[in-house]
Amino acid sequence: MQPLKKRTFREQIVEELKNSILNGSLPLGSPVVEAELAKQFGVSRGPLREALRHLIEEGFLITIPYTGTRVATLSLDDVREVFSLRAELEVFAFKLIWNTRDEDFRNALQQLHTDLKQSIEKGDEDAAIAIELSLHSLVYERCGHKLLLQTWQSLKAKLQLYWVTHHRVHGRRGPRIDAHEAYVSLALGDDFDALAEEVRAHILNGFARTEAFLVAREQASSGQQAS
Amino acid sequence: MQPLKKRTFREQIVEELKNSILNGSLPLGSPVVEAELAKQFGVSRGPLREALRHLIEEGFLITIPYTGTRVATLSLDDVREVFSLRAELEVFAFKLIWNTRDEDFRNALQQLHTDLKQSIEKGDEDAAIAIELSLHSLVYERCGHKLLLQTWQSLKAKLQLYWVTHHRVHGRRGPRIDAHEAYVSLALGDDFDALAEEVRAHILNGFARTEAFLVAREQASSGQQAS
DNA sequence: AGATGATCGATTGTTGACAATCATAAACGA
DNA sequence: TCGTTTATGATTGTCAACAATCGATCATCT
Repeated sequence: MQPLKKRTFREQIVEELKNSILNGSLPLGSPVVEAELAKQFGVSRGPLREALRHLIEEGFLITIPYTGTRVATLSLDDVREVFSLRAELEVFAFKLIWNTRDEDFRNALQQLHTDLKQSIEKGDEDAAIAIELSLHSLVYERCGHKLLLQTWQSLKAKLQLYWVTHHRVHGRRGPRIDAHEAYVSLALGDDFDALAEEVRAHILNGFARTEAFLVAREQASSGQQAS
Repeated sequence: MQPLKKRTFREQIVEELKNSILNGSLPLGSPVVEAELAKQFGVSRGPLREALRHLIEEGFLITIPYTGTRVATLSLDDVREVFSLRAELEVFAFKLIWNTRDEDFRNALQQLHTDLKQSIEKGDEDAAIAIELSLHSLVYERCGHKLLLQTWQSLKAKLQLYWVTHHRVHGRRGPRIDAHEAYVSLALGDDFDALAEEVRAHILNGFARTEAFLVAREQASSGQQAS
């Protein structure tokens, strides 16, 4: 049987706004005014404010009292922090699950890897990024540590914000087709230290590629702006 | 100069309620009704609801739509998760700061250690617990990783809830006077691996002592209840 | 008696209006 | 012309009343 849960306005608004930010229809840094949104959703400002508060505490919005609210923007340093913390958490998740990896876990991991490669081959970047997130989420979901999973989900939201910021906007591409070969095979193997090394390398490399890309971009554009 | 920030009702209420929960004047699991609290604070339900939402998302309160809100309670498994995740984060914080530990950091650490031992000698349990938290917070504050600090602060709140739950209520005592000797001396030394080992042992031992204490209690009381 | 349906009080969810504050820019004086 | 002061519009903060929902109690029927 289903839980049959009622959904309050606030919850629906939170979900809608999160989607709008993540798919780009609410551009990063753009102002968000309560009265305007309330009218669009057809509700009063009360529930809408509570939804905004939720997103503010989750880091999606920033607000200045009596002045205004905007969609958050992530600096390169912010993104660096997300990646570095994520590397530690993911190694910890594998440490937790290491001795209880069952067939179900292995199959799910390989299935996601297959799906990921198919999406990349088809050229569907958005699907590839979504599946890559699912693949990395698997270990958090299966490791049996609720608090760790919750922490990861908070980080994941920031990661998605990062993709909207730097990939979609600046034209960066999704993952390479062979990017997860070592990750998956080591995650299925028996050498934990090797996996830990690979997880850290994989995640920090993902950031390094972006950083190099962005720094190069910035130098090019600053050269133009100097004229 | 100070930031001179205005404080909105919501922020003040959040702080007040958090204190009330942490110092025990709002017992764990006790009901919290909006209208009642609003009257006590002399504000309307609007700002009060937003404050409650804040505490709900932070894990201090749990709510059921249209039904009621209560102060949260932590299960032993919840506490175990807090401690285990904390161990990983604290090792990571030391890894970050390891090569940039300066005199200021070392002095602050030793000062807090001295204060901690004095409080324990004086028998001031509450002060000792507060200082112990400050001591462990130091590395997060100095490691230069804002997101890690933020994550730690969220965990710290749950730790404080844990102390209210299991120490104050069940009569457990604060830290031993020599509990941090190895921790501090290794944090000032040059052997990172030894420190990492000690941090994990120190934190997990803190939980193990509590777990043994509680399990023993439970067995005793269940023996009585069975009559 | 047991199960089923209606009633009632309590609590949260929602609303629209009002107040406080801020940023901008226009008006003013030296 | 420059700096200061004073309006003004926009936006968030706050309020009190109303609606929706839930849990328990009581009545009713078989």
